[in-house]
Parts: sequence; structure tokens; C-alpha cells
Amino acid sequence: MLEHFHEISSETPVDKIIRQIRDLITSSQLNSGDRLPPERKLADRLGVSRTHVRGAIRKLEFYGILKTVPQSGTLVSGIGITALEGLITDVIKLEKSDFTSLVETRVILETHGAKLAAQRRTPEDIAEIKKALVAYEQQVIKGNSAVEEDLMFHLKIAEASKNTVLKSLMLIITPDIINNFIQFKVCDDQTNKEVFKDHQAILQCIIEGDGAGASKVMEEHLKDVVDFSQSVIALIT
Amino acid sequence: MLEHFHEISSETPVDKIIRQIRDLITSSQLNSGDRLPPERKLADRLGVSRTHVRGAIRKLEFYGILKTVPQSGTLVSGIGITALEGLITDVIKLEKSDFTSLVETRVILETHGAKLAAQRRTPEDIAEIKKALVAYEQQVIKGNSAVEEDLMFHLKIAEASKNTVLKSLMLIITPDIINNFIQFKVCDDQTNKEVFKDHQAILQCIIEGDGAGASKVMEEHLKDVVDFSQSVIALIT
DNA sequence: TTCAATAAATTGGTTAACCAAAATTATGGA
DNA sequence: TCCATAATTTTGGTTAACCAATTTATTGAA
Repeated sequence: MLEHFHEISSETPVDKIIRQIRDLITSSQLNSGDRLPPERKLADRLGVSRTHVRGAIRKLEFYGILKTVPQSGTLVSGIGITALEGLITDVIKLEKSDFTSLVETRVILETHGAKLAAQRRTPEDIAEIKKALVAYEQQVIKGNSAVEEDLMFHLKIAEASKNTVLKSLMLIITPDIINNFIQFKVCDDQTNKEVFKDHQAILQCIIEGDGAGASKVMEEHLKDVVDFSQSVIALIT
Repeated sequence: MLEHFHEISSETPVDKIIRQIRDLITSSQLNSGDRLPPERKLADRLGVSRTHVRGAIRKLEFYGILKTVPQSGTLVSGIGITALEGLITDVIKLEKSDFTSLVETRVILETHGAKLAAQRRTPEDIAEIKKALVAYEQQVIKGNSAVEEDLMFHLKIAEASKNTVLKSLMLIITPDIINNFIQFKVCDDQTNKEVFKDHQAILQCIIEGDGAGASKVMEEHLKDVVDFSQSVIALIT
């Protein structure tokens, strides 16, 4: 019975257009470096409204694939067609991501972030991280979940790393991390106290400028989360 | 004379609105979990058109900060206000990034990507990577720059890592990397041949399942780019 | 024939009106 | 008084028309 149902087409008009723009590129009707057809023509040809075309352009622009010049036209980025094809295919399905990959990537970013933070932190950075730690402690004392305060501590470390790209990537995956935290209820009272101790240890390493130590403690700190993700996967499988 | 000129206000209406929405949150007129005022009210209150409000919402939605439900309303994500404040401030200035951070982060992502690829690659992955390598070789023989083919090789490795998030983050920074490549003309004939040998060595490690080796060779491979970035910085400073 | 001035067409940016689904309120029968 | 139902309002989604800057075509005098 159930197998007769089809997956509902949740693909938005915008995604459809992105797909079609890719086809234009694939069929060499649209080459790297030259101009996209005007929005009106595109809308007309694809049989959709201009609003949706604009939406698609905004999204591709966000990824650096397109570049629009007011009152002039939309240019296909200098990036080569070969790479473009691969890129656009993924932009569409980029939004959703699996838990394991998320955690794995987080560990990678955070261990390096902690290391760099220890090497480059200023007194101001230390003050900010301390502030975040105190805010977390207060929430834990009140018995609250404090997921945001937890993450804020980590974000402040990313900020102290002085690597803007690393911080940006952290910001991008942060909402997903929080959602997973809430969904799987990773945190309870006991965990929170351990987390606090871990955080203290990490901060200490950063203050001392001990990059290797900060990286190591951070990795151990996140190991619990990794283990948890493994157990969840095992449960599902 | 020159100091009398002001920096032109290149802040788009959308960015202005994002800033104002943050203010709404900061002043606790808008709390985590509850609904954003309807688009019309917001547009009215901020004195802008609904289109711009929608643009701002799309952008914040992209970052997981907002979530719109058709015919119902736009919800502020479960993420706490504390973190939200920090996040939104950065969303605005997220787009631009510095070269050093970019390269540094790339090395981090790629070394881990290569390691995971060596551990998890399927025969299909190897075939894909080989194909990218051949495409690169052909461009080099022709004497072309082959920046895209180079990047494509790296993207295929990211794909073989089976870590969707890592690959996504690679995709996000790829356009910036390409732009910097073109801007600084990192590549010439001699470099290209060395790059090809490096790529071959990396592929060999991946085929053999040698994670540590793949990671190491990848790091050395990217070291040249790192050095180059350092020299550029030194030149500017 | 050449080229500057001007008019027309084209561009992305913006606005306001309309649509259908959902939430809310009003209504009336039990 | 209560609750199911219908009318109304409110919501985000969509469309089409308008705007100003730019580019292209036209025109006419040198």
C-alpha cells in the first residue's frame, strides 16, 4: 500500500530554475565569463515569473557562481564550466546534511580553531571567552539547558583564532549543530558539569598559549559528542 | 583632500533590514522561538517595501536563523538569543574574507578530506578522481591554466571523503579560492607539472588506503600555496 | 563619411496589487 | 453554555507593472 505513494515534490520553483540554468551551462548555451540572458527572457523561456528567476540568481550569487551588475546584466563567474557543473548540482541539495558528517567536520574545525586561538588570542579575546564561560556556568546553576551558551563559548574561540573563514564556516554549521543538540537531547545536568570543566581546561590552554594542548583537550571534549552520534547511528541502522 | 570623501554606503536595503531585525531581537521585542511580525507589518514599520523584508528573511533563513512557514508566519529559530546576536552581526559581513584565512582553512579541510577519502573511497570514487586528473593533465599539455580542473580534482577527493558537510564547506570556499588564483596568477607551466606529480602521489595514497600518507602529501602539496600567500602578505605589509 | 547628440530600447531594481492557504472570529443550533 | 460550522481576516506566495540607469540605435550636422 505505502509504496504507492510518491515522495512529494518539495522542490521549490527556485530550485527548478537553478537546475535549468545548470542545463543551459551543460549544453554550452551559456559559457563561463559571459552574460546570463536578461531576467525577463529567462523567465519567459523557463515559463516562470521573474521573481523566481531573481531568487535563483540570488542563491547562485551567494555561492559566488553568478555576479549581477545593476542595469547591465548578470555575469557567470570566472570559475570554469567544468567545476561549475559539479558545483551547481550540489548547491541544490546542499541544505540538508547528515549528523555524522556534521559532528566529524565540527571536530576538525574546532580542534584547529582552538590551536590557532591559543597562538593568537589577545587579552580581549580571553576576556570574551571568559564571559561566555561565566554565562554558561550561570545557566547550568539555574538548571537550564544552556545549549546556546555552550555554542557561544565555542564561537568565541573561533573568533580568537583570527581566521575569518574558519569562523564563518563555524557560523554556517552552528544552527544545524544546535538543532541536533535539541533533537537528541545531548545534554543533562551531569554532562553540563563535565562540559564546564572541559571548557575551563580549554580556556586555560588558550591563556597559556598552549596550542597543542588546546587542540587535544578540545578533541577529547568533543569525543563524547562523536561517540553519541555513533550510538545514534547504530540505533537507526 | 581625499579624507573628505566618505565611504559610499554600499549597504543594500536588505542588509539594513537584517541589522534592524537584530535590533528587534537585542531589545527583546523579539524573542527566540516566537514569530516574526508579519512581512507587511515589518515592511511598514521599517519603512521599506515587502520585497526587501522578504530578501532579508531569505538570507537569515539560509543561515538557519529564521524559518518561514507558508500561510502561517516566520519563526525565530530555536537557537538562543545570546548566540543569535553574535550570529546576525556576522552574517552581514560574512561575504568578504581575507586570503590568509582562506588558504589556512583550505589546508585544514583538504588534509582531513584526503585522509577520510583514503579510508572510505570506493572504486567509483577512484575512477572519478582519475578522470579529473586526466582532464587536468590534458589542459596542462595544451598549455592552458587549468585552474578549474585543478580544483575539480580536489573536489572529487572531498566527495570521496563521504563527509557531506566537509564537501559543502569546500564548495562554499571554492569560488573564493579560484578568484584568488586568477588574481595572483599562482600558476605557470613549471608549477603545473609539479602540481600534476603531487596529484598523482595523492591519488596513489588514496588508492592504497593510506590515510596518513594522503594527508601528509596533501599538506606538502598545499604548502606552496601557503608560502605564496605569506609572500603576498609580506609584500603588502 | 564621421562622429557627436539625442532618442529609443534594454537592463536590473522596486513597488503595489492579487492569490490561495491558514488562522481567527462570528454564528447558530443543540 | 458549548461546540461544530461558516464567514472573515491574516498569512506568506506570486504576478505584473513601473522606475531609473545604462546601453544601443538613430539622426543630422560638420
